[in-house]
Amino acid sequence: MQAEASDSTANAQAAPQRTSSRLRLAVIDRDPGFLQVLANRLDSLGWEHRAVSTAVTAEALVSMRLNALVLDLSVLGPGGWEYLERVCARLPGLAVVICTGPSSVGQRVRGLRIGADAWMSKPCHAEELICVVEAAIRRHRRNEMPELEGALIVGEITIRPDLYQAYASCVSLELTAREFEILHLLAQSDRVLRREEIYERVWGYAMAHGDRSVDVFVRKLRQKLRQASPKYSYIHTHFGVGYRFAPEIDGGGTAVERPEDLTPHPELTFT
Amino acid sequence: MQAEASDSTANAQAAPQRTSSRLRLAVIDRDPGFLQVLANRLDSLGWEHRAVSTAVTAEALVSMRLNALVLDLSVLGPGGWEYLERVCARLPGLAVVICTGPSSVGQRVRGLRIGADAWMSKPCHAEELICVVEAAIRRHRRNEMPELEGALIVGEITIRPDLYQAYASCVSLELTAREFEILHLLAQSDRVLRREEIYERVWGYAMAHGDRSVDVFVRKLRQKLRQASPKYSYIHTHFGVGYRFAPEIDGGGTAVERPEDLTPHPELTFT
DNA sequence: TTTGCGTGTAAACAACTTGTGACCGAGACC
DNA sequence: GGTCTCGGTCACAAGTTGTTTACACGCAAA
Repeated sequence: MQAEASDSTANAQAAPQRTSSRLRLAVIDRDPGFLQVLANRLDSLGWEHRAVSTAVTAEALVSMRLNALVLDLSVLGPGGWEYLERVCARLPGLAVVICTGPSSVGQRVRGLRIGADAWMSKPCHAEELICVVEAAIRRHRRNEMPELEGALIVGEITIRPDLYQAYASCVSLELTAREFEILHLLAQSDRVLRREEIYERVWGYAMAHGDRSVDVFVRKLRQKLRQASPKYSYIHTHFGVGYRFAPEIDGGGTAVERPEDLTPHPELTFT
Repeated sequence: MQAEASDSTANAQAAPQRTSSRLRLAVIDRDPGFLQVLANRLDSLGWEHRAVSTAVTAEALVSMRLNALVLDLSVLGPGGWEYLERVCARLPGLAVVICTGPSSVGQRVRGLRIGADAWMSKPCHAEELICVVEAAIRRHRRNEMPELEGALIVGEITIRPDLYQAYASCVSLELTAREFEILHLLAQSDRVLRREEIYERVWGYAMAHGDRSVDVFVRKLRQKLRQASPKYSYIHTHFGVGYRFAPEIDGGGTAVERPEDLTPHPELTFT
């Protein structure tokens, strides 16, 4: 069973270019054993997760920017159905999985009708629960993912994934598809990226030894960035390592402009 | 859908695809009792359904224009996993629910990872199975009732979903059904749509590699749009990516797109 | 400083993507 | 049965992009 899990990544994300951010999950439950096992499994999968022991407002769930919610109805008491209804109505893009103790067909039907995506009965295997959550997320993503991709503002540049294009004060940089993908990737990460890493994430397969494609594209990007936004330098070379993206004012030190303030940082809102 | 209350962006995602509002379900199973009970329940709900006793090709499923598929793996024998994989790959928009006899956690994990949306164990209550299918369909469902959708005015063109036709100053463009569906889809979204995305939304299943149908229809659309509204150009090619709809005055700048459109949309920024 | 290697730059070429017209078969309609 | 419309495929042309190659420049270690 564990072996079967390995090849699952292939179909989980069909497009290798898509920068897959970590999945974010919240669990409303009080069973320490259940939470412990689940947490271990989620950690090893690299998910961001958080357990809460009581109902939190729908607004709070919104601010957590979740992909999925696992919910034990028994911790909510009699108001559980109304709570579920509110959450499903307020967050139609959220994958909601109910994982609770023994239940009747009528209860399960009610939960699913209200808007839950799946119902699992405890005790259950953590691996199976995660698969069910993944299936629910997969379904939601197909419809809602494209719109959730937000614009990125770095220095004077606005990156618009929905238009596959970047702009400097409303003027298009006229990036080609590949140029855009590389810029987008670089701009999303503030650390140094090795060429092999860039190549693999943009092209989708391993870089051949000696391939200079990344260098050439970086040159083209720099040229277009310089022309559109001459005051800044954006892509910095780390000799012998790779490239790092950061808007910096030419001649000066690091950028004065709020680089972190405007850049979305999900981590900050999650914890 | 309970998402009705949300803003217009939800509607923008919806694509005109099926004229029929009845849900279409196929069941691959051989258990007469199970099929009988399920059929009764589906009939009273007004679903179109069909039972088949053996695996049918993915192409045959495509031609059935299904919303959902219920599948007993035991009737497929050892090739069941591969079959499931093929079907899920070919019909990414299809809700697939596996309803089969006793199984191991490993089997359920494998099925869900491959792409099934849910797994139910027999024996099960027909009502619950239907709820699970509904939950799986819920987000896949692409279209609202055509009658409820209002007319869309873009540039000089008026798109009337209720008449399945587009007009330029009260003169019909004489669009065919396919042409209209593609135009409608494009006009509802202001971002770049990849060919695969267009195909999947309009045709209802995955686009084969190298298929040029979308290009050809875009050409026919452009021709009719040009003839009816020569001052504008509507469908723009993003090389290596796909197409984007936006009415622009030929030779001039954008007609509808205002400068603030290039600054991040409110819903696209994370504050 | 010299040397070796990694990087910047530019142009040429190869590969790919898209536009376009013609064509064909299936199904609707008469 | 014949005709027409429509959806879809094919092949070729035109245009754009990605990759390769070659050489110059700059960094770091000896």
